[in-house]
Amino acid sequence: MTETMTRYHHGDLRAAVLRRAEEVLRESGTDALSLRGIARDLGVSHAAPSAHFRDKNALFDALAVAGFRRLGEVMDAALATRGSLTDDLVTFASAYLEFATDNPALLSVMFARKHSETSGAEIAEAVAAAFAHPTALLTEGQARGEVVDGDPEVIGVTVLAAIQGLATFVGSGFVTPEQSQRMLEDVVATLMRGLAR
Amino acid sequence: MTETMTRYHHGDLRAAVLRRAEEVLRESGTDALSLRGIARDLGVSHAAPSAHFRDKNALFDALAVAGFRRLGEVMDAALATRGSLTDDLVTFASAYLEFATDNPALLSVMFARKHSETSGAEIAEAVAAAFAHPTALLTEGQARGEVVDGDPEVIGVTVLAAIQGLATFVGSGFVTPEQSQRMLEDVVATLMRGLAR
DNA sequence: ACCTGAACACCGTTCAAGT
DNA sequence: ACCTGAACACCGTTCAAGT
Repeated sequence: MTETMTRYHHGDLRAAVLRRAEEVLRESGTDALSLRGIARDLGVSHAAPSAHFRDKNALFDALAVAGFRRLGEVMDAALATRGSLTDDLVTFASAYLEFATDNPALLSVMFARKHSETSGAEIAEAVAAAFAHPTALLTEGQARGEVVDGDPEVIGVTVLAAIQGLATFVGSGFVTPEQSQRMLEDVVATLMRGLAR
Repeated sequence: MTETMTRYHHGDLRAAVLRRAEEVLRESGTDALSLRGIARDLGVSHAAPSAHFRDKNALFDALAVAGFRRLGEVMDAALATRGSLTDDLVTFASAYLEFATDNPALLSVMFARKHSETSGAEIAEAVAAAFAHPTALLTEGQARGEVVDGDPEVIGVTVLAAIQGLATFVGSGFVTPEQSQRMLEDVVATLMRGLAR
């Protein structure tokens, strides 16, 4: 009976489901993600994942949290070395867009509007952590007198929104990945300089 | 046999499917949208819609085109009367965010990354039309000497990206609709003035 | 051309039962 | 606590057949 060997006692099924779900998301997109398919891939019964994720939305919530944590790590790594403010903003934007290009399905799961009450707080925390580093750029810029005064949260949301919007345009195909590097520099330049003459 | 009366010959099933799909999207979200459910609601067989939409993605593509056309109409109506450039940008942003708040599921369908080759061109056209009016604000601002020189497309993408990003934040619940009016004004102010001191 | 009805291969979710 | 296996009510898609 070699069949039953690996069936029971998977070790950490929850982590295995999450890992496999991220793979499917990256390789085949959201539509291809099914609990039954993941269970099949992992060699457990189709109902096994429900012991760890109440329903499919709970899995999506967990993927969102994991996504923001990974995004935070990417940000920290990208902004480990600093240059001028403009350079740092371009670095931030590049890292964000690269993440968005590499994980388009995950990004849309992260920003899906259906997170449950319970996981909402956990996600909010992960979001704050992911954006802490880029937001700090502006606070430090203000301290050096390079950035206009004002609530850094207010200024930060503009920068984050512009980059997130650009990521959406790239993700939806209205902007090609080839154009994106150019556009990202233009967007940062426009943000720095302002619209008013 | 009163049952068979309205079954055949629906008139314009394609338009009816689109209309009902938009309703379901607004009332119950993307997950609740099924071809079979729509067919049921319209009193036709479950396979009838396939005569008008090759598959579910084709329906999503058609919804995206319809969505951008409606967004364009909203833009035109909102920007029919003009004020200062800042006021006009706030008006544009408000109209966009209101559309996003009223149709969150539709907006994510519009920016979903899976439009087919064939409908891609049609969607791109609808996107261009939807954003023509707001982009014109900047061109006219340049003509009046109120906006910095440079390719209006480049400046436009920054503005559009910032508003789209804010719409994503509102849609995902990271920003509440109550905060959004305040934030939108802050974002426009930051865009106008720039980050550099 | 437009639609029906049956068929196929999937889903998510629930739940008694096993270890 | 963790997992299985059967069951239920759905899906999307295809396809011969009808009008």
